[in-house]
Amino acid sequence: MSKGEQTRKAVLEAAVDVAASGGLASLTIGSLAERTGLSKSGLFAHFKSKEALQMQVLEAAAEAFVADVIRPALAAPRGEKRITALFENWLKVSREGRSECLFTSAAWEYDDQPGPVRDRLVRMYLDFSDSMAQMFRTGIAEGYFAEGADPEQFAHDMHGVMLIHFQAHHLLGDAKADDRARRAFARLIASNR
Amino acid sequence: MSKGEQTRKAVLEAAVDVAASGGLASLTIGSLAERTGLSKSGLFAHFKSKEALQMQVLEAAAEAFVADVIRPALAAPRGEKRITALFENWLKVSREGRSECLFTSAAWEYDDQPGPVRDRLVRMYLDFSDSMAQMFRTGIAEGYFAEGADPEQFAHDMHGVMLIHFQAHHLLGDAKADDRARRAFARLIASNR
DNA sequence: CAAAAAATAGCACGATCGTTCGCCCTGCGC
DNA sequence: GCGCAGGGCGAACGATCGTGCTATTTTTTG
Repeated sequence: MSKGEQTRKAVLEAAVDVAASGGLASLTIGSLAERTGLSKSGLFAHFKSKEALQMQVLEAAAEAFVADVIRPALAAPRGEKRITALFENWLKVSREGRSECLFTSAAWEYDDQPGPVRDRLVRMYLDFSDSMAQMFRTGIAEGYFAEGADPEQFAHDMHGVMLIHFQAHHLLGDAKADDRARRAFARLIASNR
Repeated sequence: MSKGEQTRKAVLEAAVDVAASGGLASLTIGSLAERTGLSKSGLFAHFKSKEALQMQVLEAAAEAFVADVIRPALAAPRGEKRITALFENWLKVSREGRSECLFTSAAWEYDDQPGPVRDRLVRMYLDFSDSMAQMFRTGIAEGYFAEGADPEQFAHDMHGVMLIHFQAHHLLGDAKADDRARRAFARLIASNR
């Protein structure tokens, strides 16, 4: 890996951290430069524009999310076990992680601000929803869930459980946030069984 | 109403609109002045600081939310009807309104940025959750919901349904967002009956 | 109608934003 | 040893941010 690529990765790592606490918009070249020990112009040279930086930050966060949440879940046995693994991994990164933070806050920052960042964000959400729905569909085929259950609706509802967990945990600091999320998830599973 | 109060109200109204599409952070004195036809300093004089402006915007949005969502629901008969009315009103403002937008995006903007704005936001969320839980509690007492049901958990879950609806509608532009939200709500009600 | 008070405008400030340009330094092929 | 490419720095730019000052206009009051 060339020197340039090396520092670029390091900068992106720091950028994901910064953007996770404060949103993509709060990611300023100056603060990021100070945090990484580079000069503003030196850092800027790695990304042709701020928008390109935001895009790459999004990409890096997506990779982390796949690595931390989706891939481990795919290692679990098909059906309910896999969905539950996905949920628990998700819960963990929602509590401690950076990527989840970034996606949800970015979703609200860009929800009516057209452009490539928003487009990429939408595609990521749709892809992830498809992954969730597909896991659920497999669960139906294997007999874990009801025949008539709606995979897209399940993905939608599960996403809602995660959103409110995130809010309860980060905004409200609710100590029972994990417990509440697990109850909601259990109810969701039960009503689809 | 004095002239000052009059323009202050007008400015706040515009400010809620601006903040609803772009977040509280995107609310700048300059753009707001241009939008209202005032000068920057003239507008600024009405609010001693930007933080005070944000607070008053929050307060104005809360008033609108109570007037559009909560108060009409309280006019409905106790129990399931009232909760359903709350849900439908909420759905409507989530689709068209400004206040809901503002709260949810502000929640993610300030979720790890301490200060009076965040504190006020948290208190608003807690108050609203209490209102929801109380409506549900009344529903239990009147025999509409199960004796052992958990009002706080219900408020939590219902909030999750609204969050994902908001995302589906505004970020993804999902035409089926309302339908999905209603299904999720129906499932939530059914499993608490 | 005059005087007091409030509302608004004009201007300037320091800070910070994203971005550009020119120069230095370091390492590598010839 | 020399030249060259690329990584990085420093300074500067125009714009915009929030926020003070000082007038000036408008409203309220006696």
